[in-house]
Amino acid sequence: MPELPDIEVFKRYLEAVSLHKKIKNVDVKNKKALEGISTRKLKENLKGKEFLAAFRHGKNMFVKMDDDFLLFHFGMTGRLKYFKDIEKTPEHTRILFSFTNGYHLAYVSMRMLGKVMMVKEPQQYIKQQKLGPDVLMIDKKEFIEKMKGRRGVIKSALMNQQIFAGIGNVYSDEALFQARMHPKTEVKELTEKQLADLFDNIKETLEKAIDVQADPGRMPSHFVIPHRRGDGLCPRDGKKLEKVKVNQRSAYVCPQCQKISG
DNA sequence: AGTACCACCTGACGGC
DNA sequence: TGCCGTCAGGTGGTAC
Repeated sequence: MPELPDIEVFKRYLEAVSLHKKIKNVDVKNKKALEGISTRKLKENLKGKEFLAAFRHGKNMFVKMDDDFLLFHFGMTGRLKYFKDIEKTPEHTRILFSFTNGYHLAYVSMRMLGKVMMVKEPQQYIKQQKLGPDVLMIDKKEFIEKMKGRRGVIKSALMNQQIFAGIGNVYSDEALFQARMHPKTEVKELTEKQLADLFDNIKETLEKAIDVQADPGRMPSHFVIPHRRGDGLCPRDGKKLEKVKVNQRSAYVCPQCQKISG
């Protein structure tokens, strides 16, 4: 379930449980989860080493090794799980890192839409993928600059990882709901003030989500996230949320409080 | 530059 | 019970 907040939680989890632990073995259970490196090479590369540090860029997590980085992409269904008893290996574990302390870290990915790879230089990878800056690393001014002169609808722009990276389907909906903005609003119709307000709501939404460990059920009641799969009602006015298609993805909108401006 | 459509995958759910 | 379509918090390629 990974967008920026989820990846941030994974990153903190990995830091907490598995930094500086010697890797005893790497078990690639599905080689399609690897990109650009063979199972043999990956094992060769990681055995005897340790995870030294982790950082996140958008929805990507980079883990520093000696002289390169392990890159985790979580797709739509990826996650990490640290555990001891090998019998308790989670279902859909695609890659299993085992440490000399007897514990394991599983890269779990049901739908196999994510990838694990090795990269030499994260900044070069980010550039090559044409990823924009991490959305939590930019300020209001930069946000407005990046939006200016853009065609198309706001939800698509928010989800476009090349403008800035990190926001996906659910959190774009949430930020737009908080800003009382319809996802199909044309970017060019938005005033600077509206963009500034949207930016504030994006930050607030993402930071709150990180606070609650990206657990939708723990989001405060004025957020729409717990309602989209819950009662389906707008937490502000109790109106039924509408499901509309934007960018081939489903967006949840309160027809009452999210109007198309312009 | 944006958008539409398809593909990659697996699983859950509802309708017949 | 079984089959089928649809949908799902992501991303990449192609064509317009």
